[in-house]
Amino acid sequence: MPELPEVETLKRELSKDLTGKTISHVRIRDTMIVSRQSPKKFIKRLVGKTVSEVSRRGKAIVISFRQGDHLIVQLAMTGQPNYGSALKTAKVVFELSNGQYLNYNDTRRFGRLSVIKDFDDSPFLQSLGPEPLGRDFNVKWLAKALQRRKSPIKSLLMNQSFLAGIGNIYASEILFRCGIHPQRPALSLKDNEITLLYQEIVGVLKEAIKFKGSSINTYRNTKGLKGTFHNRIQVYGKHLEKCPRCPFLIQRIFMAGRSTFFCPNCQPIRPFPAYPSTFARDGSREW
DNA sequence: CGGGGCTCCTGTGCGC
DNA sequence: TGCGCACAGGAGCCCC
Repeated sequence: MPELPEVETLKRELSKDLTGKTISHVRIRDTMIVSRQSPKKFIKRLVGKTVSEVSRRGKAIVISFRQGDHLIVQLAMTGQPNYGSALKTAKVVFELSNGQYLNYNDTRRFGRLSVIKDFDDSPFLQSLGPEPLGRDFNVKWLAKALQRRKSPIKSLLMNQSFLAGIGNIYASEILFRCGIHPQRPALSLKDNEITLLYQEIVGVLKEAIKFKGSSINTYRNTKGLKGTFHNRIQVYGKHLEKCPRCPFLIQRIFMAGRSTFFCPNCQPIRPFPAYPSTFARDGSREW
């Protein structure tokens, strides 16, 4: 369910809620959520620990403790951290020193909580590509990273070991804003398109964070409130609706089993040159 | 190594 | 109303 903007929103809230609090009790109602570790050891490593910092890496929340160790929260599709009173439906409940609770809800049970000593201990964290809103991510890096990549650009944007944090909604939204067809091979992108792609990756994610994420279906913040970026979404889930920029209808196709939304006119599979710079000096087109 | 397909689960919405 | 099917913001594993 949550992608980078939603997880970033949750992280900011959890940082306020949890920093300085000590875990006094842990209750695991569904051991599957902790399946990588034994529930007993999981609890033993957390009780008595004080939260020093809450951070984010890609779509994962990282809760770090003064006494050492980090709690990695992978929300997957329906994971929902909630702060306040204890919830009976929560899969895992953390009681805090101030009498409040951190609940972990997860109807589909795909999410995972794990305690690690160092980031090196987590193959998942190790596998992640750069942060799209971090210093390592820039046009030069992107241009180089797209070289020799034959895979469709949308698949690559969603590949967490390529770039960490973009999921199914934002991949479609970013490519629509760029006018790039989701099935274009990554290596076919021209310099102007790569620059635009960089700008829209950063632009869409920042804007979505500003609006506290998208609550299309089940996403809620730690207080149960919705984000509002879904009001600004242009193509995701809008197949058979009119494109916001032209008279064509938004299409849905499936790529690697995931719904993909785009405008066949604004995002042609054979890109029409968008700018004069794509014309050669003699006036002929590159394509 | 890269990338596609299948799978883990539960809930919801739709057509019949 | 009820049933069956399609589909859902993720990612691990297997396979070529």
